[in-house]
Amino acid sequence: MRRPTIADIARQAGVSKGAVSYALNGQPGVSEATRARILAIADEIGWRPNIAARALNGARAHAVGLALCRPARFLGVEPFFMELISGIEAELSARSYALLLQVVGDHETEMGVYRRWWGEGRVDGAILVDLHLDDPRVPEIEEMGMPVVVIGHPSAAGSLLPVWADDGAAVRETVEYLAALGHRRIARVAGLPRLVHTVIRDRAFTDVCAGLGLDVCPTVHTDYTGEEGARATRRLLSSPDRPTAIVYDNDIMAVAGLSVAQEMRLDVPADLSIVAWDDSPLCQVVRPPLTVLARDIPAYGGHAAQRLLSLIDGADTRHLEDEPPRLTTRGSTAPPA
Amino acid sequence: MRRPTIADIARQAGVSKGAVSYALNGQPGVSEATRARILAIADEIGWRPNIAARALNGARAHAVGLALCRPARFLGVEPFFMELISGIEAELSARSYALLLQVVGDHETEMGVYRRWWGEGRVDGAILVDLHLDDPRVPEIEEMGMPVVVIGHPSAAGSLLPVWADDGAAVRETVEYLAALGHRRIARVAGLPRLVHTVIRDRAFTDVCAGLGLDVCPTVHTDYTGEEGARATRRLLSSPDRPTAIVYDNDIMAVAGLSVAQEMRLDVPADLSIVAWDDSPLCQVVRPPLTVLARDIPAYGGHAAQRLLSLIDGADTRHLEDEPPRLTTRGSTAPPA
DNA sequence: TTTCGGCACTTATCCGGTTCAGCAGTAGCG
DNA sequence: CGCTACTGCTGAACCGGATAAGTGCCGAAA
Repeated sequence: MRRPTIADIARQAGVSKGAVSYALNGQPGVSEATRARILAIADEIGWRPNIAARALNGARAHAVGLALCRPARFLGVEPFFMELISGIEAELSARSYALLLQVVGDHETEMGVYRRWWGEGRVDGAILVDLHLDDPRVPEIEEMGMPVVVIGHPSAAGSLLPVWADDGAAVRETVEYLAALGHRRIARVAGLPRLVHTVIRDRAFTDVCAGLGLDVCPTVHTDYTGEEGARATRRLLSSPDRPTAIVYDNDIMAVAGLSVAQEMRLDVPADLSIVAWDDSPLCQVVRPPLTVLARDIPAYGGHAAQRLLSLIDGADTRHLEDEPPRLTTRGSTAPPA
Repeated sequence: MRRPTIADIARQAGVSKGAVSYALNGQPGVSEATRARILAIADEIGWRPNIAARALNGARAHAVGLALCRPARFLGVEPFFMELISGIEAELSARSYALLLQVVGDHETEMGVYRRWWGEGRVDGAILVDLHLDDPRVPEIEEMGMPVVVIGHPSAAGSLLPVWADDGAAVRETVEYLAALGHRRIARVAGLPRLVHTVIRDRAFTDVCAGLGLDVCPTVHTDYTGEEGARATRRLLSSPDRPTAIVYDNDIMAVAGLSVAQEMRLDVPADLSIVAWDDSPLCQVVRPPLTVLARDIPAYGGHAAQRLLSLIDGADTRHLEDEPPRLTTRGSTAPPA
């Protein structure tokens, strides 16, 4: 009932452990006949390499880590992470790497997790998400020496390898499109203000609005939840010079905003245009379907995983700029009435 | 720069490796003074146990596996898995267990993943989800001898340890409530017909409808996506004796159904009552907010993780019946017009 | 015929912990 | 005083595989 080891194979094949090791790893040192015999026996008795024993010899752990720092109730909200994970996964499993996942409550715990994983030799590297301004995690990880890919803008990644998309360009495209439709008062319901990508989107939004000479372009920060999205929308739509278009930082807030608008007897898109960030089935089932900034999130995760594996292999890797989100117009945007 | 080992500690403390091992593991065999000295040195030089070395001695891998068999695009759809995972996580991390996650495309690959994880000593156990009728995974895992907790009904779990909730009771409660409101024609938009929990809900639905002497109670099976939910709803609402209430098997289909109803100029809840399975922020941001069958999914995952850890520890564990989903009424249900 | 080279394999060591047998030193006890 | 029992520690084996060094053998070249 015990797991078979190379010693078992060696005994059956009538050779030494060393020969078996050479044979199983495709290394020179055994004849082809012996190699074939050993492989056949290994296959027959169902031998699997014990990764612990391999790792002990300084080999790879063949796993990478991802610690998500989000309260549990926010996690389910956005499809983003699940899609990102499945993209990471696809790439990792193709190379027989495993993904170690942990959901934590705060960044200190997150760093503790990374420290433990790295210290215990559980992972060969990790993926860092949700960069903050002046994120203390970056210098700490640099000091640890663990290979890490950062999903976020290079400006905040320090010496870590960034994988990113140009959110600023997406914001510009969106605002220019809305302005071309005739909108002069555009608002933005943004996410957490300290996240780097929020800052980048904020700045791009302000810049492009100023460049186009638009009247008012308020930005309201939220925590990404539907409730806050609804509240922000209600406040914006209640103001005297209410916007004719609102750009949301995720899909759940956009849907909440849509409901608020309909509650207030505003017609979407006649009275209010809505744009959501990240496409999801959700955006297509509501009426009207939402115009979105769509990105291929699984591909994004896949690229991050690829980069990380290259980094672990010591390959020469430079930062990767992914495609910016594409504006996909649906029924929720139109010229203002 | 090398990771410190117990040999380093032993040298510094002037004792043997064995003594250090005893001290660090809280085992008898060293004096309190020596133990304190060793712990201080370990802490000072930043020693971490190498799990590979520990695992080699037959110790635990301190990780459990979860292979999700879903196409990537369906994964993000439902918050269910993300919430389940965060619940599992919370329990695991409290006991310093890691979660190995893999997203696979089909059940054969899934079994391959489990086989590899178990064979390589990567995990101490696993969690199995999405049970099918006559699921071949159950006997295969039984044969492997890996500790596994099944999230699903005991009838399909074989000798594996099930963690489940009584979906049938929830269906009964819902239908009885709708019937009490005066509904005579209730429909159900269900999920994949081969999943065990779908079958259980199907049967309960048919039984309670028959018991209440309701006129028609069609069940339409789907793949859980918004599109299919919309299509099913459209078909149901187009039939001559269209239902006055529809119960959906998840939230995304319920929202899609709501949109379809509104598109067809039906008032919810006056013309059509809607009940969704599983609460999510989504159900609360749409208008009207949806009446739902709510369950504490993170807790559900947490219980599964607890059971699994007990099972791994060889504790005496019996199957756990969790609380059934609670019917939470909101604006989408009312007496028929 | 000797010598050298290389093939095919064995032997031994190592990785970082755990664990068991053994061994001083000391305290307890009759 | 001698015997036992216990404390506190040491030394070595062991887990499963990788790998460097060593060995025996055969064929080819000198």
